[in-house]
Amino acid sequence: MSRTEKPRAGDHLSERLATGGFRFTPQRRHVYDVLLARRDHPTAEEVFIRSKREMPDISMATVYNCLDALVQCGMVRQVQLERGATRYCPNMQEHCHYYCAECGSVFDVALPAHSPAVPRPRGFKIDHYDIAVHGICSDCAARKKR
Amino acid sequence: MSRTEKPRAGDHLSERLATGGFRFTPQRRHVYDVLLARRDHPTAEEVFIRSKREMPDISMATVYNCLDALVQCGMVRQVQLERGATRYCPNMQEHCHYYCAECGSVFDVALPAHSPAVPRPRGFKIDHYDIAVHGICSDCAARKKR
DNA sequence: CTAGGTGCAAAAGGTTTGCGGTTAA
DNA sequence: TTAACCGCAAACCTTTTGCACCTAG
Repeated sequence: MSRTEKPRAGDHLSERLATGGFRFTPQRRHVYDVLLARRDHPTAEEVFIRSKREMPDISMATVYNCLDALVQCGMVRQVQLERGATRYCPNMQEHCHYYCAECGSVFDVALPAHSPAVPRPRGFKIDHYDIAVHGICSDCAARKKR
Repeated sequence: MSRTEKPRAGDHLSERLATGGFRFTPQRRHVYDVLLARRDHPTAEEVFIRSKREMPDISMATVYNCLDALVQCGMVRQVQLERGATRYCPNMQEHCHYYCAECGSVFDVALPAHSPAVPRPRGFKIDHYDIAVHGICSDCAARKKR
């Protein structure tokens, strides 16, 4: 192995990738670590920039490849909030995304234990659902009041 | 006025545009009518193609301009379901979007009267929220079973 | 050993912008 | 009358693809 692997303690990234039919590579490990380090819902471009700090030769195509593999094996979720770039979120618990239209920040809010539960139309097999709440965050609301 | 206006009966498009500070134009009327005609959540590109049938000189830039105006004055919602093009939905009632990962179709399901209600974190001013349910529609599920 | 992954560069897809002419109010 | 809007074309941003080389299993 040509690079340090630095496997994070608790996660089972290697196993989860294998289960999904994907190989474990240093790039996938690193992209996932980048997402875990700051849970601020970065775009692929932002993940690319952060990844290059420790892995200068990584390419944009590889970042997309890694993100897609992580999404397909259930370690990461895509978050679509507005026209423009997709964001990525490594929080797999049930939660909604609060998006501030003023400053663009996104934060997670866990859903109550017995979650709202969307309607289950006959025949439709639900895989997962995403709740995106749009509005103004408290910081921006305060700033605008003045 | 250089074009037929064909104002639809019930809606108050002209007034709603004016309230939002927008002008009423034949293009905006037509783009909105195109959305109402088939509520299948088309992309801007698809709206452009359909609009050109009756208004051959309309441009893509104008379609985006019209869609944005309609969104800003509360007549249309943007729907972000996957990487790629944004879709547009003229249904302003509370509902969620069911997206079939197999065939790409999207359909609306009204939310129960006393809707799920997302958490309301202190200070965050909610404007609206979007619920997107991903899965396999009944047609595709049946087809795959065989 | 080899299917799958990587890095690079070019292409494709989707959206925005600048500009000269037109029009709703 | 005039700020807003239109159509066109070019620019811009995001994502995908093709290809030669490499590597995890």
